[in-house]
Amino acid sequence: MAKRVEGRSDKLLECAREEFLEMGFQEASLRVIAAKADTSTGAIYTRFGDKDGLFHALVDESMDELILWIEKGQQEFSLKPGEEQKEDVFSYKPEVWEQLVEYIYEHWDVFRLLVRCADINCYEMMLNRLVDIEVEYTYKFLKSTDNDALYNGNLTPMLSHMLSNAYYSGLFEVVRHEMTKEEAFVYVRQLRRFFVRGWADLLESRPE
Amino acid sequence: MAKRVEGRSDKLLECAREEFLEMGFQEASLRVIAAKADTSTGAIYTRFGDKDGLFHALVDESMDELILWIEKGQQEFSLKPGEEQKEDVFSYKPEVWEQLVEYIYEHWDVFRLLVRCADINCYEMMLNRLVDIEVEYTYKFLKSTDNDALYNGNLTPMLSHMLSNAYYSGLFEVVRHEMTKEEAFVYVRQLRRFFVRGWADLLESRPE
Amino acid sequence: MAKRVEGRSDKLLECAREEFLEMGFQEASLRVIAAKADTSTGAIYTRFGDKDGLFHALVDESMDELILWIEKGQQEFSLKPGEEQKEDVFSYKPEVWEQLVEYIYEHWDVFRLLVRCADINCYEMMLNRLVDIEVEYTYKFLKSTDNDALYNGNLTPMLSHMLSNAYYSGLFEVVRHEMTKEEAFVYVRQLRRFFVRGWADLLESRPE
Amino acid sequence: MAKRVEGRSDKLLECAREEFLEMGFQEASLRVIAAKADTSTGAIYTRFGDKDGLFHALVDESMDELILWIEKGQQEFSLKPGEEQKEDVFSYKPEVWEQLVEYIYEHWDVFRLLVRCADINCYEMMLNRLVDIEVEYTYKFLKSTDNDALYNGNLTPMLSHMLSNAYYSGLFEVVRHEMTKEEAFVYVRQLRRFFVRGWADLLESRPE
DNA sequence: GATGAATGAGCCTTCATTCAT
DNA sequence: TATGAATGAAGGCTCATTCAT
Repeated sequence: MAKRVEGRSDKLLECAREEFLEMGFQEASLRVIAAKADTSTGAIYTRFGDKDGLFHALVDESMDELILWIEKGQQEFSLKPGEEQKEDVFSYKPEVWEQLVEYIYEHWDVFRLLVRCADINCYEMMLNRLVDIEVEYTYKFLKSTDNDALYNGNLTPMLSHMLSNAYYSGLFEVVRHEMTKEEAFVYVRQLRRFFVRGWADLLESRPE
Repeated sequence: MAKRVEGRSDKLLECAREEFLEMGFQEASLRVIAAKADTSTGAIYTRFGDKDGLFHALVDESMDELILWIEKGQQEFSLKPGEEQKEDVFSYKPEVWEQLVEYIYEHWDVFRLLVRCADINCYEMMLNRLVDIEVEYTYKFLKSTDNDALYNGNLTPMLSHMLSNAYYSGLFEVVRHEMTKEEAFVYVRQLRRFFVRGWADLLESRPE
Repeated sequence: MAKRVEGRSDKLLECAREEFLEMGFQEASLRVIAAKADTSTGAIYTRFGDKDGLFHALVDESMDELILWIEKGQQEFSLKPGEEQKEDVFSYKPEVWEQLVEYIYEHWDVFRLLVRCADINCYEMMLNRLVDIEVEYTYKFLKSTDNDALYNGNLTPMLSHMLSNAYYSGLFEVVRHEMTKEEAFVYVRQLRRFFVRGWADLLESRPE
Repeated sequence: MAKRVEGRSDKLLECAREEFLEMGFQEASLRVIAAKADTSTGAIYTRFGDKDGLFHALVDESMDELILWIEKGQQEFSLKPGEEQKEDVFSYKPEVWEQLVEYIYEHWDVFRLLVRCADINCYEMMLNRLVDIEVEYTYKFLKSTDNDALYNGNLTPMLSHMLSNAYYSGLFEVVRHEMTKEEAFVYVRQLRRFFVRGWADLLESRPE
């Protein structure tokens, strides 16, 4: 529904972003947004359909791009030989994590909107998209590496889901706590290490 | 652990609980609550101050009790000799975790309110109380066991905070996903194992 | 839902009446009504539930009274011997018609509201209440007087309904055209005569 | 009678008809109409002026044609000798009534629009056009037949107007109740008989 | 302490209509 | 002539909170 006005920055979107960031989705007022943007509430409806549409116009593009990028990365990773996959995962190669953090800071407002200011359903939907991909490729990884964690009970789908969720939730703490980029890099390196070791242990140990 | 469920005797609180559970904090209507309880909106204000006060009346007692119980446990734990502490932590003794899960299911409505139906600030406040205690006693544990993770950079306050947060967030998935108690026990055992190993690795390894 | 404030005239109802009379139900604005009455739109909802409730508060009491009066009259009439009924009907006794007209002029605003300013469903509902009674007692009259019009096909339920409808519609022309009371009396006498003769012919003739 | 149904060739009119029929005049939305017709709201304004204009475009042609047909019939009738007029009227010749009903069913949508979906003023305007003709030719009929009902008080202009109104209102019950054509013929025959006898009595009797 | 009517700002949304393109 | 985004007023209605009773 959103009609991107290509080059010029759209005042209405700008003001909506500000209002949503300041007030959160529910408390944000379309009247205030329209007034700030020197336009009418009606214009919001012509351009974005409704309040939800306006919010998504601020957020969807970046999220879709992120999802695509993640899927592409996972896709490529999953085509490597199993041994190489293992090595990559457990050697703490920081590239992917760091690129993700970079992406977040390049789209800071978008992530602030999603993490702190979105309708709860909207946030959870986006989180679930990420988690689903993560879970899907976790399974592919297990298969590629002949890991039987799913069969010996070390890993259940629920735990798999929960750990992926915890991973992204942990990552988004960066946004929730408004860390500086420097803080974020330190924090995420630690977070990664914690998770990698947790996973390593989970996948390599005998069942309890 | 006492099992007194606060407000059980009070129709107004009962109806408020129902409405908050069904509608969430923001969408819940004081008029509807008062009507359901055969009383007036004014009564809510004389007795609970405002909407927030009403919500807290449903939730605070159980949370305070939980906090107290957790603090007492941590207190007692911290008085043990360092060696014993280490052993307890890393031997996966399930008692505390399981008692926590029991507590959640005994106060199911309270946790549903907090995790799914609260104003976001209220949830985060409660989470922070738990996290702060966890962090505080983590530091005491490090001291008791002469661990230098804080000084060698393996653990930063931020990571410490984040991991405690992830622990409780992970725990509350049980509520968020409305698991059965049986599902919860399986899930939490896996979660515990993941975290314990993560911590062990973090605290015992050399810095990266 | 309407809470009659017994003795004193209610400013809100007064202003609502004015607005509905001037603008009609659909075009009337609750905001304007509240403003005229020096009160808030919310007050309308506390007292009358919604726009419909406000309208009905202006109209229902008088209509219920009228319905009761009509039913009582029909009831009494139906208990007379058949011969007497026939004579009454066909002798043009004007009392009932005239009392009805008097009633309309005593509740002029109510009828103006219903006939000219009501939501169409509301008007039709009221009309149907009147028509249903009329039809019901028409059938009783036929039975009392051993008239077989319903069986010989001179009168169908549809025609019966339509004629009763036409009768009341004709009567309400008095309101629609804002006749003076004097005009109304002349007009209604003629109308009555037309209908009485039509009915007489219908009921007494052979089927076509 | 020509059977051209105006606007049939035009998608915009087609969609407008649908929307007006479904929603009624007031509730119909020009935006919806334009969207359904794959055109713009602006197009409605360039072609039909405004919402009213659009409605009239659906309705006027058929109504004008009907009016013309009625006037022509009345005109021809009024040129007959008085005696013949009398005979025609009171012998229940069904031709005219039946042709009218046929016309209604040939232009069903137009009449549904006017009777059930029009702005009230629009319906009344159309009704008044019919009534005025009827009244005008009633007077001519009285003159042609040397009837003194207007002078002896049996018939006033108001009653004349009202009876014509009741006639058409009664006729349009056919549309209001969405009768089948078969039902309509039965009903209208009865209606006609009722009115003819009423008129006969009115015009031939002594004043009361 | 309880009541519940009143408050009045605020909500999202829809509308017929206009006008620059 | 057609477009369709913009207008801007208005819509009914709900809300947490207050306060005279």
